[in-house]
Amino acid sequence: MRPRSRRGGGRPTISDVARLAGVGAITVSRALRQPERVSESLRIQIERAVSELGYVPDPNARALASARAEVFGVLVPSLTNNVFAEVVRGIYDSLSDGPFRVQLGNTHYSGLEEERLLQVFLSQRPAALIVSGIDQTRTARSLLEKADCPVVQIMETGPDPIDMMVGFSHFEGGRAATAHMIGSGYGRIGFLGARMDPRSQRRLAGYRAAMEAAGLYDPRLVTTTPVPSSVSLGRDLFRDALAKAPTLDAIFCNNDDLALGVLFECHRASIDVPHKIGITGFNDLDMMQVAFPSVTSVRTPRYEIGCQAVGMARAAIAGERPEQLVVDLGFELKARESTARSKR
Amino acid sequence: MRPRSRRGGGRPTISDVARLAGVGAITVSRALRQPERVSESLRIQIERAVSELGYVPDPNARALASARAEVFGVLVPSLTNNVFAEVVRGIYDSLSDGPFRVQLGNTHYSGLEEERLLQVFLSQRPAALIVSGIDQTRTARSLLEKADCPVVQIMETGPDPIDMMVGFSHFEGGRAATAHMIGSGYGRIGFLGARMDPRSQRRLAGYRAAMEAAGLYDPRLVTTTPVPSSVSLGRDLFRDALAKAPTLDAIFCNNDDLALGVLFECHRASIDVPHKIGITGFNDLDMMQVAFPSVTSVRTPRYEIGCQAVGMARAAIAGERPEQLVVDLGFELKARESTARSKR
DNA sequence: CTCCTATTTGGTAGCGCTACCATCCGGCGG
DNA sequence: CCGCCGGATGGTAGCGCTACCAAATAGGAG
Repeated sequence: MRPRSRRGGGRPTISDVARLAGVGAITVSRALRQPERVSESLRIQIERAVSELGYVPDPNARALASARAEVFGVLVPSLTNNVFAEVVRGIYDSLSDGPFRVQLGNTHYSGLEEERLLQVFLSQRPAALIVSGIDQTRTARSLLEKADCPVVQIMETGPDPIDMMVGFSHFEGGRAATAHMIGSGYGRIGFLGARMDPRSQRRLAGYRAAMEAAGLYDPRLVTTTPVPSSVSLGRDLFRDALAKAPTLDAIFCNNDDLALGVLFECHRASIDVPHKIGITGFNDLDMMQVAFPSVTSVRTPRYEIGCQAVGMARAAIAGERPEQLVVDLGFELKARESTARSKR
Repeated sequence: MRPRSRRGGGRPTISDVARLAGVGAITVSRALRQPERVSESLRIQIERAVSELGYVPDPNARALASARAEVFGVLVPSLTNNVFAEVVRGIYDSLSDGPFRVQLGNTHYSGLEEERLLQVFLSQRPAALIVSGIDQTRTARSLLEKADCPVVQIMETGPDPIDMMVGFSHFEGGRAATAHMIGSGYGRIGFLGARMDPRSQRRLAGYRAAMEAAGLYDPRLVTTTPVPSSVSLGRDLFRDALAKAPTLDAIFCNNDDLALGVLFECHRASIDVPHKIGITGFNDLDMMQVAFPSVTSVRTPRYEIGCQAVGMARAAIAGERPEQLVVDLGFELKARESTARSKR
């Protein structure tokens, strides 16, 4: 017969606050969510009651009653890959000043896993969904199209957004990196690719386009593997590439981890960088500019993508759908010592 | 007059399933949560109805009704630091086969932020809490002690667990690394530390203990900064250290990022590693064994800590509190070329 | 002064699920 | 044959909050 202690463990509820403040429960609810719709005197009274009781709203009850959870569902293919870690950090930082929570899902680069997680996330009626890439399975895409919340596809831009997009062109990034090396006087430029997810594929396509445009493309220059990327893999792939194409004079790496592996292997084998071999990475991690020689890389706006995605989703939630539904944040080629073949 | 479409957007509910299966709603609920308590015939009938309707339980309603959310609250000081990224990955992987979701909070190494997030997390009545470190503020500790769910402190072990602990001794890690370098013939061993969170402090204490035991301790050998760690910071701190103590013959770095920065700076300044300067890192990222020369480091069980923490919490939730409330997963010193002063 | 609108406040009825108990049934001992 | 027991099933009453509407009040036009 002590209904209070039966389930909730004695935490104060909105009615406790209402009683203490001498108002109706619904007014407390309003004062918390839309303070401007409540007179100042009541608002102050309610605020006092809230802090006196240490009241914290129950998000579950809120979600149930309003059929809408204050949750951003975020799907990324990896949690440890620095690129996605930065994106996620941007998302968390941008969301930290509001009521929204984050629900993070790791798809492990699997479309099926993405579908499964999407189902789970959707069951909570999230406020918004942020998904990685533009290559969702048919099922996933249909789930996202039917979701009655803003959806932001991140990392890439493309022609057919489900709703909104923030990213940059991996194809152009790959092309720019390759063109830079061609412009620096390299001719036998290899491509090293790990994982080979869709974004890696497009970087490879950009590489190929640049090589073909210069009449330099040769399939033997391309070395890829579905194995996840790592520094040690960079070393191994480089050895393979060199065995396959001994005349190699430069390497464009899918990402900076591989590039670092190549750099170390060059040190170990006393291969002169940049004169014997030029190296370009992708993403421009902090370490690339510190490396010796410093490594050319394509700086990608990872953190910014996370922030921008949140910004667009929040605008859409607030009913102010952004003018630009597809935002290309671009990239920046950072030319460094590792491709400075001709001494300036 | 269409209650279905009023709020829920038409998703099937447990009563829809019950109606289709010709049973009571509560039986469906039981069939989903404790299948063994329902006769097989009904169970099969219910399963069919569930898949026919595509029913997915609403976790918010569940949490509200049972006063318990199937959520693990996880607090880490950083999302991009590879160490915590690995821990988080272990947590997600270990949790992926059950009903539990993860709620991740980034404390940014701030005790106040940790308190705030704890409040938010607690408002959801999580199934378990995983927090980083053992240096919670008084308030945070008291919140955790009052939380009516299992609590696991991770990364470190210590004498006074709130509930459970999984980690290893950073003091011993620091001491082992330093002792290894002393044993390799280095005498003027510097310490480089960034961020200097409590775990870094304890690694430094381990370093100091080893140095003092060998009669080698000299405060001028220690260079620390509260600035967050990075490869470029490693380079900068190394320059400072060298300016302050030119006779330096080895460096123990707080973590591998710093060590990599030191290594690159040695390359750039043509300082011979390991003969002129020995280098030891901490954590043993993949790249350390690929580096040239390969870098000695202390391998820490990051992923395993995440898995073990989840395992212990799940056991506690199931009512089988582990025998060992404090688990020390240890570390492993990986001696490599960067400290191989005397050629073997 | 009345009527009407705009604004502030409150009551009621759920949101979808589960805790708690009641009920039912078959099988068993007396 | 009755009563009792244990396991399976169901009904009821919320969990804490908000959508929806009603009511009350204030303010302005006529």
